[in-house]
Amino acid sequence: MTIERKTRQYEAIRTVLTEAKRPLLAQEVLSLASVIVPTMSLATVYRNLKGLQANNLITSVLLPGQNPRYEIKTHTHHHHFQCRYCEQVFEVNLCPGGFESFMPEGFTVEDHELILYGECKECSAQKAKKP
Amino acid sequence: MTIERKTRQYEAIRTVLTEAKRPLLAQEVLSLASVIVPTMSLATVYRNLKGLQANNLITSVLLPGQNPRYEIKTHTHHHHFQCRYCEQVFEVNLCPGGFESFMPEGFTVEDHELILYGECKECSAQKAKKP
DNA sequence: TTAGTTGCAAAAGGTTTGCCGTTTT
DNA sequence: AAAACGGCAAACCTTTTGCAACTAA
Repeated sequence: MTIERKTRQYEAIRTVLTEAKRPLLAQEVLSLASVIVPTMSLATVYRNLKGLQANNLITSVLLPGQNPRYEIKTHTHHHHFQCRYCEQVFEVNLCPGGFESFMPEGFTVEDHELILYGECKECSAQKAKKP
Repeated sequence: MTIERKTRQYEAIRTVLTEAKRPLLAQEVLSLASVIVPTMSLATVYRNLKGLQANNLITSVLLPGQNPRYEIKTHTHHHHFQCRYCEQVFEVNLCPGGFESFMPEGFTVEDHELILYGECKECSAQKAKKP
């Protein structure tokens, strides 16, 4: 399941994920990588996404009820913000922490996921223009 | 899409959700409701879940990368905790809040989702017995 | 009676897999 | 040349839908 060879498809997918400033859907990866390698198929995208994940180069960003997105793995613990209007997902580098105290006796908190929803800067600016 | 008639299937599904102390998967609803109405089909479960949601009687609990669960709608803002071992989901009635300050200028936070993961009381107790 | 609901089976939408020809090493 | 990889189409899994039969009101 790990990737052993650097094919044109692999490089294209890696490049696309590296240059995107945000987590991408498999379909978005296909669209963008197809510009570089026009014969690229969705199956190849999925296989490489899995391989890149096995190689620890990317992580999947899972938002409740939505299809998985993928981003180049970063060192730091972070969360995500999704704009309700353009649906794009952004990184958030702050974390409240201290959730252990939320649970009753006997429960142990080992990890957490926080997702913020709202309006991004761009969509807010656009709305200001045409109200 | 709203529900107009109280069929045996509808009552069974509502009962099952009301008596469950935790959010249920569609499959779990089917299994439990089948005890009451043995001919129940999955399609009926999904249709009633949609109807109950349209009628504002239940809400879906969406955990990243997992199939939707459903719970009777409660008045209060709350979050969820999932046990990594038994995979059951529990309600958490605390919320840190104050996430507005997390985002840069121009972004507005309108809502959020917090999911805790760890070990539940039962699984912890079981492990203690046979270490 | 009759419109809403059910069950079944087929369809949809996203992801995975088998097969075999192609490419990397 | 060998092993890995890519493309295609079929398979999968969960959820949705079309349709004829059923049932609550």
